[in-house]
Amino acid sequence: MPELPEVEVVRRGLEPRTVGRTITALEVLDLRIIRRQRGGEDRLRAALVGSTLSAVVRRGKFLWWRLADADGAEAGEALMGHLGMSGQLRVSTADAAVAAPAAPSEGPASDPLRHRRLSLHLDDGARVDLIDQRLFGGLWTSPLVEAADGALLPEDATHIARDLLDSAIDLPGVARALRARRSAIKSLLLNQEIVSGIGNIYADEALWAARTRFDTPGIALSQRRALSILRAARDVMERALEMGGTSFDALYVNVDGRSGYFARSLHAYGKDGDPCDRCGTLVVRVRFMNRSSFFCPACQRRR
DNA sequence: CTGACCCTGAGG
DNA sequence: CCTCAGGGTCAG
Repeated sequence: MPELPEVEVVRRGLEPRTVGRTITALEVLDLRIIRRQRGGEDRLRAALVGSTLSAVVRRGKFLWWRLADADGAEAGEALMGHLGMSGQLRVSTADAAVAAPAAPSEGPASDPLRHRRLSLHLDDGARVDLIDQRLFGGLWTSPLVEAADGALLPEDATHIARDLLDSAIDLPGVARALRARRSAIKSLLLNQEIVSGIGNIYADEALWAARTRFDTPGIALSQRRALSILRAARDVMERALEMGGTSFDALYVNVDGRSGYFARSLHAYGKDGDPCDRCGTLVVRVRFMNRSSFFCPACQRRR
């Protein structure tokens, strides 16, 4: 569930169903999903079992729970999660968790539980499953520290810049940062150390909305245009969030396994060969940084 | 700051 | 067989 809106959909789903709950057990079905855990599975289990999830926080595409001990004292540590390209976090109720104790690698290919890699068991009987076909995602603990921007962040996320839904973001400052670089604007939008949360879909959508070509050098942008690109990115992600995110298939779903509706509102991503919704010219696809970029060759210009 | 790499699966 | 997929990280 990759980009910011999809991750925020997950965060909002996790909040009411996990915050205040205590972890009673940890199941690790594939060690690769915790490869970023220092100390390995034993250390992860020691940190989690008996701990309470006191908050669930997101920055960009990173998500974490704050951990507290049994008496509610903050542990100063976060349980970090990242969904990578194909990760899902799903919560099953007590009943469903008992009814569907699916083992990995069993069942039909259509069954997402085939790719269950890890589960947290909670004290109300619910189960949080990390499902991840490609294993680019992960779950691990990281100490909470005060970052350079003043926020309390897991150490492993201190390099991640504020995202566009963060009320404390300095938009003019980010715009200036974009204009200070020679790289193509799309690669700058995808750089999570400048502004976080934007991925391949919303970068293309933002650039379409701002009528700007993906390969415009950052240094060529006016402050006004840089700001308009950032506002376009924020607006498109806000609208996507309202619609539950972008889903092309069952791989991208909320904690209940349900898809969002934003795919039908896309103007650029995946639209090659379709007429541009603004000017009617056919949208094209090009290879850029080993990924696809979709844009309208007529109304998106290098500026 | 690009490019290879980490993985699995779908589709041509 | 090949290419493609919404991410992050690290080496050159």
